[in-house]
Amino acid sequence: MDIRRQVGLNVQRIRRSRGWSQEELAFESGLHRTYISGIERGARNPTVTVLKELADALGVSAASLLELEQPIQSRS
Amino acid sequence: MDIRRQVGLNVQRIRRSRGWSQEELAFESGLHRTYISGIERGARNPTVTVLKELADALGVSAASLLELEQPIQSRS
DNA sequence: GTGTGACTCGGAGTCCGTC
DNA sequence: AGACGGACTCCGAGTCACA
Repeated sequence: MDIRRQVGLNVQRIRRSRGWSQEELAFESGLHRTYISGIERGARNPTVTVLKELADALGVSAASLLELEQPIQSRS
Repeated sequence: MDIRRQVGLNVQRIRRSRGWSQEELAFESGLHRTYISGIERGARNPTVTVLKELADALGVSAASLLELEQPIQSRS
């Protein structure tokens, strides 16, 4: 699993659990809407400071955005 | 606490627990010696892919490099 | 509401060195 | 062994128009 993809999945999952659109997360984090889109798709390679800004906006720790919490991986 | 400083402290702590020099970690991770130095000092702003490379070399999860865990090693 | 290509520009990342 | 600086290349940060 590419780490960028993992970050994207985590951001998207937590954002949706907040009931936010990408535009709302962009506003809360101070980042650009299309940049959020790129991160969620795993197309961008964010720095740790960007990770922190996203984590703060989402109300989670920066570390949690890197965690691989898909416990069920019966197949590749 | 600046997130870059936090990453630096974590990398340095885990590297030393392995008994490695910065040059050894640089070799193991495939990154440059001076870049490792900059990261440990909190002067650099690494990307998530770099974080993953460091984590793999150190044998820990990428998330653990972002965590704010000072386990209070009371100098056994 | 989101995906995508393309753009500028500053910083990520490397390599040389000195202390 | 490690901090730190200068100079370099190239990619990430940040943005836009458009689909």
